[in-house]
Order: sequence, then C-alpha cells, then structure tokens
Amino acid sequence: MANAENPRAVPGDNKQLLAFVERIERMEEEKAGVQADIKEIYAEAKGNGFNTKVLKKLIAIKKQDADKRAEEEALLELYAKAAGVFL
Amino acid sequence: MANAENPRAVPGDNKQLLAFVERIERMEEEKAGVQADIKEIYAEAKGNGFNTKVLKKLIAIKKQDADKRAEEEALLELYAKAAGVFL
Amino acid sequence: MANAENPRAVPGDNKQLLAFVERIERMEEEKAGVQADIKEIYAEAKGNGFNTKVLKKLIAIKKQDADKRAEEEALLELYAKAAGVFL
Amino acid sequence: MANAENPRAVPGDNKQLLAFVERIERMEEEKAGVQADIKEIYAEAKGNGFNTKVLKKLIAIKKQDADKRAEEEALLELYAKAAGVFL
DNA sequence: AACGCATAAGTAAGAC
DNA sequence: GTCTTACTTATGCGTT
Repeated sequence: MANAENPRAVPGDNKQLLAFVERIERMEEEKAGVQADIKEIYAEAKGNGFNTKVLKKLIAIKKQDADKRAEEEALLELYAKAAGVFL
Repeated sequence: MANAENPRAVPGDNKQLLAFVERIERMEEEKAGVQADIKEIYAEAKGNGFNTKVLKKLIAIKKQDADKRAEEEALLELYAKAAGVFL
Repeated sequence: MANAENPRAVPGDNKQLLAFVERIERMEEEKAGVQADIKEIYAEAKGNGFNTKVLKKLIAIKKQDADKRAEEEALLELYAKAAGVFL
Repeated sequence: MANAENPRAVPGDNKQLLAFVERIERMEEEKAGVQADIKEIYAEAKGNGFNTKVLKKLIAIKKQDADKRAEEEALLELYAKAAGVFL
C-alpha cells in the first residue's frame, strides 16, 4: 500500500537504503562526539572548582531567555500578519 | 562547602565562568546543527519514498543491545498473558 | 484576512480574549493534575514490585491499533532484511 | 531476576496487575477528556473570530514566563546553597 | 490527505 | 542503587 508510486522504496535489497542508513549513522556518531566534548568541558569546569549543576542551570536559563525572545517575536509577527501589517 | 580549594570559583564577575559558558554554548550550537543535518537526511529519505518512522526504528535497533531487548520482551509477554492481552 | 466578520476579535484590550485564555489555562492545570495522578499510580505499582516500563508498554499496546502495528512490523522486517540487519 | 522479593509481581494470572492497568486506563480516559475539552475551547474561540494559532502562542508565552521564573528561583536557591546562605 | 509543528511519551544518563 | 533530569522518539493537531 505504502509508496506504490516508487517501487524502489520497498526494497528487496537496496543500496539506497543502505546509503541512507550509513549517512545517518555517521551523523549520529558526530553528534555523539560533540556530546562527549560538552561533557568534557563540564568536567574541566568542575576541575576548576565550578559547581556543574549551577553551571547547567545557568546555561538553561540563558537558553530559556533566548527561546522566550524568539517566541515573542513569532507572536509579534503573527499579530502583524493577522492585522495585515508589514514588518 | 563546595570548592573550598578554589576561592575564585564563586559566582559573580568571573572571566573563567564566562569562558566556560561560551564554550559550552558553542558546542551546543554545533550539536543543534548536526541534529538539523540528520533531520534533513530523513527528509531526503522520505522524498525518496522511504518510511521515516520505520527507518528510525531500524537504526535504533541496530544500536540497541540485543540481550536487554529480549529480556524486556519476555517480561512483557508474561504481563500480557496475565492481563489477558494478545500480542 | 482573518476574522473579517467579527471586528471585535482583534488583539488588544479584550475581555473575551482573556476569558478564553483563562478557561484554557484552567483546563491545562486540570490536565496536569491528572498526569500527576497517573504518575502516582505507576509509582504505587512499582512499590508493589511491578516493572513500570513494561507496564507502560503493555498499556500502550492495548490501545494501539493491531492492524497498523502489524503493517509497520512487516515493513520493518523488509527494511531490516534489505539492510542486512537481524531482528 | 527482577523483583525477587515479591513473587506476586511476576504473575501467572494476577488481579493486582489488572487492577493497576484498569486504574491507569481510567485516568488516561479522563485525561483524553480534558484534552478534548481544550480542543473545544479553541474551536469556540475560533468561532468567535480569534486566531487559534495566535491564541496558542500567547498561552505558550505565558507558560514560558512561569517556567523561566521557576528556573530562576531554582538557580537562586542553588547559589544560596553553594554559598552556604539560608533563604 | 500530506506536511510540518508542537506537545507528550518513553528512554537513557547522571547525581546523590 | 534509586531517583531525578535531560534527551530522543512518537503521536496528534492544525495547515496547506
């Protein structure tokens, strides 16, 4: 039923599928690497006497700030659009 | 209590703290970028007729520990039987 | 564009708008309360020796449409075979 | 291995399990009901000429506000604790 | 009716 | 070892 218009997408043995799987796995490895780096930085901060938990909260707040700002801008745009005003 | 050995590591005006915050934020942006790339690949796969949900599950299974999975499935069967649920 | 038929429905000082906002917020609180209750029941089950994770899965399966599930599993098998992954 | 201390929790046929399942399912129905109510309110608002999307964003922002406040308080407590100060 | 977004569920890691 | 918190995945909702 699914994908009736593209016979390749219901593979019996499919290079395309493998290619996608590999690309994704590669990117996920990269992501895991970045994660590990972040972890290391926290460890380093801890080694320099900082309280990791506090540091994390601090960063979380900064992020929340940014998110909130973005949301507000989105709302403003929405209002403007609803009112037919150009920004 | 914390950080008795390093009096500099207190909140307040602190270059070191700022440096750590910035480094972490930079890495988190990078991570977000990689995430976005992954999302794109899935979109591309979808555009080629693949079922994204299934593709994700496949990749998850590849990296999942087989033994743990088997154990949980066995317990689930047990519960299901006890609750009169057909799997 | 929007709301041409009801001039009152514009942002700004608007009792009606506030009323809607409050009603929704009230309901969302209620929802959060129910959520909390569910969480408690799981805790209680856990206290009685049940595996929460498996219990959740059981309940999820009960409400999932059987046909849809079967379809997805079939597709997953297909992909797995094509990708050379053992299930 | 699991739950060795409570033989009832690995049931062959178990009233207790069924009771938990039913309680949870009941609560989830209730939750779904509340969800439906919320949906209805949005529909009503729309019927009164309000832009649903804008309304949602507005509520989201109010919630973010509250969350942010809570986070800030948590951070403050953390600082106070780290500094050995009583609030 | 398909797409993308937003919330909610489920899973896994980290702190105490 | 438990318990909370963060991240990932999944579902549902509204839109085009």
